[in-house]
Amino acid sequence: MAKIKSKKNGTKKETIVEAASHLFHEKGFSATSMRDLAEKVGVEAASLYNHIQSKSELLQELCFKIANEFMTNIETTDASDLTAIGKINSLLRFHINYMVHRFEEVFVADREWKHLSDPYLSNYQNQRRIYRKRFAGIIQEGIRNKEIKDIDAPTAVLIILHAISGIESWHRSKKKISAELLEENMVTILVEGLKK
Amino acid sequence: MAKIKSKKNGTKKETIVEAASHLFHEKGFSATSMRDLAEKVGVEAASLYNHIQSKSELLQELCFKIANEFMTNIETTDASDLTAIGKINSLLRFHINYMVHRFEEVFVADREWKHLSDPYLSNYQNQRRIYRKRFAGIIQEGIRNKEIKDIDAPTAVLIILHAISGIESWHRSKKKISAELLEENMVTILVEGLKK
DNA sequence: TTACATTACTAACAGATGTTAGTTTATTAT
DNA sequence: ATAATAAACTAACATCTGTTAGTAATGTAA
Repeated sequence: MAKIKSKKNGTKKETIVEAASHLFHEKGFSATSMRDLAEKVGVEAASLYNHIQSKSELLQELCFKIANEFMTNIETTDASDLTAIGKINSLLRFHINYMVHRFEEVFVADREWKHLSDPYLSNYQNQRRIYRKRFAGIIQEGIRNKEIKDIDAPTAVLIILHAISGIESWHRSKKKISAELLEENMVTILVEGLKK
Repeated sequence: MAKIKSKKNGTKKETIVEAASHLFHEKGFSATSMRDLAEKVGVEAASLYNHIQSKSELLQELCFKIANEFMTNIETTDASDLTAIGKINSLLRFHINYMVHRFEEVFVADREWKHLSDPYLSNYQNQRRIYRKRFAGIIQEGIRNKEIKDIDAPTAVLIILHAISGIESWHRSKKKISAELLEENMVTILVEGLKK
């Protein structure tokens, strides 16, 4: 009768979600069984249901936690008095840091959200759309100011966001450069690509 | 007793692989059942096994077909007498075109390969590593020639390849710009980001 | 028409899946 | 110590999974 060891500042549900993010990243949502998850947590599968309602709930929890943090960030960034390039620089670094340090959660939110079910699915898709639109708005602002090349803003957003998700490969690579160097390189390439 | 309608120039196996790539893209490999696939093809699940050996084989077929085409392309491109920037430009356009016109296959090869099983898995991972190395070599060449900024070449590869996979969002978006415009925008941003 | 190969069908398998019910054990509050 | 709450356990469910065996229908060549 091993009990779920929950870290000091965290409910048992959070412990389970954390283990889930690890497995969902490793094997994907669909290929992860509740028995896999239970084993990782050190408990029988049925016991999980004392803390959670369903497998879906775990994915929901994960996706919306991440989505909210990003949404909050873009709002405060956009409200700041930085230039457009400055805002983009800041957003970029936020994304990169997140991807470096809370890799698994971001990865899952980014890649496995398709397995959400309605109404969460459409809700989530909506949030993504709003986020990208806001991002594109900042780029458009930069184009108007002549800070940025005359490019299609949504395409630029698409490039930036997906480029960042490439940090996945960085994590997997054997000989990685440092996180700091990675950040500088990414910012250089992407920001210089936008600048006029 | 509906028969599998195979297009003129194609075996029935190819018809099945095509349907599979559609479903694997839509729901992912694990969440796609052989009964789903059978329904899409218009046949009973068991009948599929007159043409294929296993579900895994479908994914293998898909992944390696794509991998080979990309590998062939990078070899001929690298052997050409273009400048480094010219080579990168050409590779970029190849990737983009592929992603635009044979979207589902590339997407699956790119996102679902984790569900391959050994020895195919390690084989595939190896091919990817080789491809990225070759790509990085071209960038390194450009850095040596002073065509390209002094950046970390593997990081640049990572950015480029993942940025391209973002064309996924372009496909999903309601009001898309034209494929040609997309290509020009992507090349502009990414190549200018590299140039010295 | 007959013979043969191809490809579809139905039925079933063994095991995995998410989840529930009912019960026992552990922790907490009185 | 006792009662009450939380959380673990075992057992089982209905359904879905990839796949096989055996058989019937179809298309092709003689």
